[in-house]
Amino acid sequence: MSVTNTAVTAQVTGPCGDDDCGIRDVLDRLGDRWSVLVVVELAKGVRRFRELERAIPGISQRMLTLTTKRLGRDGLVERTAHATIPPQVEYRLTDLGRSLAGLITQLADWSREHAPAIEAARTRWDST
Amino acid sequence: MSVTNTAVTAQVTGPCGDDDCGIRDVLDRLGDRWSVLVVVELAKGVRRFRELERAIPGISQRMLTLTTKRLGRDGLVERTAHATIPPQVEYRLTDLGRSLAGLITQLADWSREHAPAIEAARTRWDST
DNA sequence: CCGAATCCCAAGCGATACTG
DNA sequence: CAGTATCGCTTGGGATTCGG
Repeated sequence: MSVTNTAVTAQVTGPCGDDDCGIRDVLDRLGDRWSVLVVVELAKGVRRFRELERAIPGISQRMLTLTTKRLGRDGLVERTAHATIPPQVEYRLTDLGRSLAGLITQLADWSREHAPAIEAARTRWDST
Repeated sequence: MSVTNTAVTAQVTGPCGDDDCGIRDVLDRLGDRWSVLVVVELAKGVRRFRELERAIPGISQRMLTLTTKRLGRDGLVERTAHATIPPQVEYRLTDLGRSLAGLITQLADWSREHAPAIEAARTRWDST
């Protein structure tokens, strides 16, 4: 994924001077439709595959698999498979994942707190 | 910021028993590729269209227009057009936008702080 | 129950050209 | 400078099916 342009790489200042800071990394990891929801659900405790699926309405089996795998690769989620019949797989947040969950919770709080203000802004914007 | 703060996330449950909490709203608003970067840049001060474009490497004119428009509609960004020649349009965060920028900054900090840990986790995962 | 594999569509985004 | 309009690709992700 190159940026194609020749001059793009020209100036990329300090940690946050004019550039993107580390935010891009966070977005690449959590910007998809489900990762954050999985982290939030796991913040409540250990969950099995099926439990996650039921707890997150609308997620497909495929996306749950992909999402947990990515989160596992990034070291945010830990997977434990019990060789029972039927199979039983548990997912839990790592310490790393928990530290992130705290921040996400704040974002959720912000969203709930300011939802009315945003709604009002939209209504205002749409009516003009 | 400590990594092992398990107490923080102990009770995320609140109003979101099994459901999506307010996080979905946040994702729908900031989950795209550019919104967060624009907010971060505007957190540094007032910016003109061209300044934003130069400050955010890789963004296209089209996406900058779309993004600022959406953020404007949501009441996070304010637009001020001066009828000069050449035209001059200023963007700045609203109070609402600034309150969000603070949280985003924390996310960026988290990302920078834990980037090595994530990188290590990936290397570990890929090698097994 | 857990998950991999395949098919396929639509949204998101980039590139480019044009207007005021 | 600050947008708008159009086109085409790339990717996310839903539906379905098969395997362990």
